[in-house]
Amino acid sequence: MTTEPRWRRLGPDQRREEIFASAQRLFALRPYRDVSTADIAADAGVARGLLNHYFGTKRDLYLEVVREAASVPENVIDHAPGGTLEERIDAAVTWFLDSLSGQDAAWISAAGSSGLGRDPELERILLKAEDDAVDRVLETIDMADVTDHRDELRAFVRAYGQLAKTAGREWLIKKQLSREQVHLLLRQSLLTIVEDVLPEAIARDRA
Amino acid sequence: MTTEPRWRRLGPDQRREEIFASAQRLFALRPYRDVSTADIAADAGVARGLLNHYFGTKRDLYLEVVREAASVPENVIDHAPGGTLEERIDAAVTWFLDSLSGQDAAWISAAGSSGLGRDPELERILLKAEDDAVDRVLETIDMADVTDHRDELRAFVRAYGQLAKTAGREWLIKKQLSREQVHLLLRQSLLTIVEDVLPEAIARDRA
DNA sequence: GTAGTTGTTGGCACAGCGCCAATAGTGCAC
DNA sequence: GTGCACTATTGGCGCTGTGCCAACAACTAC
Repeated sequence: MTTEPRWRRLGPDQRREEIFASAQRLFALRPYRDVSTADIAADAGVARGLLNHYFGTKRDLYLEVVREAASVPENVIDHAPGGTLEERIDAAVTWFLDSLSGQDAAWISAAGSSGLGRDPELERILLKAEDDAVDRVLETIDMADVTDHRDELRAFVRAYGQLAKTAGREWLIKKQLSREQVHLLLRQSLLTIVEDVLPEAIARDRA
Repeated sequence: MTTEPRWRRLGPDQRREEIFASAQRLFALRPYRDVSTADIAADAGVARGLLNHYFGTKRDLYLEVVREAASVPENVIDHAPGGTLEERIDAAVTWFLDSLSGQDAAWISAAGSSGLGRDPELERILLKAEDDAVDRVLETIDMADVTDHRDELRAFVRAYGQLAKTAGREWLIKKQLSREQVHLLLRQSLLTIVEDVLPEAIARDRA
């Protein structure tokens, strides 16, 4: 008679994956403070101590989940570098909105949290993700002719990204705007920034 | 010989104020999790239990601090309702930038925190503050002629608010942009929204 | 079968928080 | 000036949640 094993022994990667999945689920469901390591462990069908073994602390696990969720989907854009500026901007906006609707409700909304007691590490992760998105946009609209003052352009687009994210939320979550309206807003805003604000800002030079 | 009292007995309001001030200081200094109630109590020169007596839990105290910090300063705007649209927008932008520079480094930056484990109550507070700011802007630019589709306008301006906040951060904290550049960005963006995006969005009607 | 490897467990120790009965300032009545 | 009621304030008890680690048990190779 072979005795039934009391628990299955898995390879490190697989077990790690299971725990991570449970963490993802629960952190998407409730705020951080309302998810105990015991909850995650129970959900993964595992002893609590194992979390600390695979990921360090509860916080480390959380940051990893956030990093994953915040990462920009690798959707390759239909890079049509040949079009007019407006066409390129349209492509960038379309890409952005698509990548938003692709993510489910547990998507990352805004980067900042509050300035009070803000968490530097968490902030770093979210800003990094934001910067990646900015890169994607810049790459798509292809502002190769702007050789100087790239920093200003980046700063403008970074701010623009917040507008885009919020507008996306007005569409997806609050249902206050239609996709067309959001698209319109994003296109015109970006157009204004690139065609109008940036040249003028360059003219006045940097402070 | 009158024995020295071991501690001063203050009126409730005054003591509450002192504790609140300590909480403000510390929460601005370190992230929430790194500020213990013991720290706050020590800083205020008071027993830990008193925090719970005046404010409920540590979290309640924190939320109160955030509420205070997020509240829009009551700076009255030089309401010049007579000017052109561009002048009114300029006034709104100026007000906004002034109110930003008025607040110190501990100002509220972005409303959202992350979609993962987002805190509904905290979010409500920040959105409320944001909405107040939106009201202020709308009131200043005085779009009385837009009688219908006010919801869309609000949604647009809400998104715009994120742009503004981020741009402000690029100026005040990251020093990536000058005030003039930010002003330019904010003016043109709002102008585009009001003159260009909104009419077009109305034309296409709401989804 | 047996020994070695290592994924996994269970519990110990500790920090932080909410709570509450006891305590000690403070002002009022006389 | 003395006692008394009032309540601001304390100090510590108990609980929850976390990180850690030594023991254990499943699997593998021979």
